[in-house]
Amino acid sequence: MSSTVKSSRRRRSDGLRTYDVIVNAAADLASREGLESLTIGSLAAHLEMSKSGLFAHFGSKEELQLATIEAARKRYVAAVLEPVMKASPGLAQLEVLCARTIDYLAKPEFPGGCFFVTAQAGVRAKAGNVRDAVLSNKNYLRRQLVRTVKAAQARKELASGVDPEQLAYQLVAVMDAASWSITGEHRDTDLKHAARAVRDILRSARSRGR
Amino acid sequence: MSSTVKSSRRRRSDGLRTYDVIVNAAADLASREGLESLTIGSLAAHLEMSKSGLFAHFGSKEELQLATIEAARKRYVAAVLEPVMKASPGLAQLEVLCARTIDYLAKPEFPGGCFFVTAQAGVRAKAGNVRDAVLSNKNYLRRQLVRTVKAAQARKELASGVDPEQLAYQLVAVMDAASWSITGEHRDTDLKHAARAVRDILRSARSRGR
DNA sequence: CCTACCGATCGGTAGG
DNA sequence: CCTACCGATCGGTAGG
Repeated sequence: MSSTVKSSRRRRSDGLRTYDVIVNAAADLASREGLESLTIGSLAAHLEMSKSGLFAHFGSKEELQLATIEAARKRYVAAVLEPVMKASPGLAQLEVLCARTIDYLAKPEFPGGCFFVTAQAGVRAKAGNVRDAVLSNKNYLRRQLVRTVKAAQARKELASGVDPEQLAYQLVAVMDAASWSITGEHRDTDLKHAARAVRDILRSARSRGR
Repeated sequence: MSSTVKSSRRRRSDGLRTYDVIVNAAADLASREGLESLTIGSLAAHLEMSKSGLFAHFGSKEELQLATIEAARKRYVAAVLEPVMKASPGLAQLEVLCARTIDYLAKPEFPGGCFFVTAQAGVRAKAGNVRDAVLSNKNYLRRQLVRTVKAAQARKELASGVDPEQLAYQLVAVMDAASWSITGEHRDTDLKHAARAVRDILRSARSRGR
């Protein structure tokens, strides 16, 4: 793309490029309805653009989906992972990681809960680049929890008998369940259930092996 | 429908009526890909029928979806709830309910995990009869867990300080997470994580308030 | 970024 | 249970 094209690109009053407006709107919609039920036509209508005008930014539906995933990843990093990196390694990071994840659901950063929880459901059955990108992002939280649990054990902040994979499974399960509830009637009570479950699970992991 | 039409209906060699073949195939497919991505054309092709021949059994896509939900409900009742009703009320029923649910995932009764877990994700955003039917079935397990926990507390089999809603939330979360894993690479380890999580959660609820 | 299209597939109908 | 259709919408293209 030439610099002439770049410099002539119109800017929105909020300073966001059209491209960013599109992918962030797509991420919001996909967090509610799933990545696979996003259609170019309905997204264009939502943004009051022509289908082909929107399409021209991406070249294929798969590229639109991959760009949407990348936009969602950046928002997840800013809302959850950057605050975690400011905490000290070990148990403090583990607690911040869970607290930030629940806040990210409660805020809500995405209107349908965690983008990657919703997206995983829709792409699970269809092999391809979109599924791979969603799953590698979705699995990041769990792998990071395992690493952080091991760091906390090395610092004697968690009992050595705790199985890091088991603990991570259980923490992810209670937080993902809250993501599914976020658009439902039990939204507020389930956010409290998730926060209390995290607290109970971590308390148990501090005091004894599991 | 006249009895003449009924008696002339051909039977399959396995004794199942075409209607039952259709709705059970639809339930299997929907457990993997979601109720909303079921199309009449792809289901007909899978069953080697014409679209309109299949369609004639239902009259609308919504009726096909509702009939599929009902077929899945019957399979869930036979696999999980009937064994539970044979156990004694209270803690025994609570343990059987969790054990049967995990076996129902592991068997697997549906190739994509629990039909209602997968279906809930796809119908969450679209109000209507289909969403209502899926959610009321999906919520049944949780309500039943709450009732059974209360019965176990009344019999002094679980600590009275346990919050039944909190316990049910946590049990459903760890079992639903295994359902999402059932088509993935962590299938077997996550089934073990779910079973162990159930055991730890129930052990904790037996010995102390949460 | 637009209008005007393309073939394929969607849910559904007519008629048998 | 079938063939032959219908209008609407899908992802995508041509051309500007």
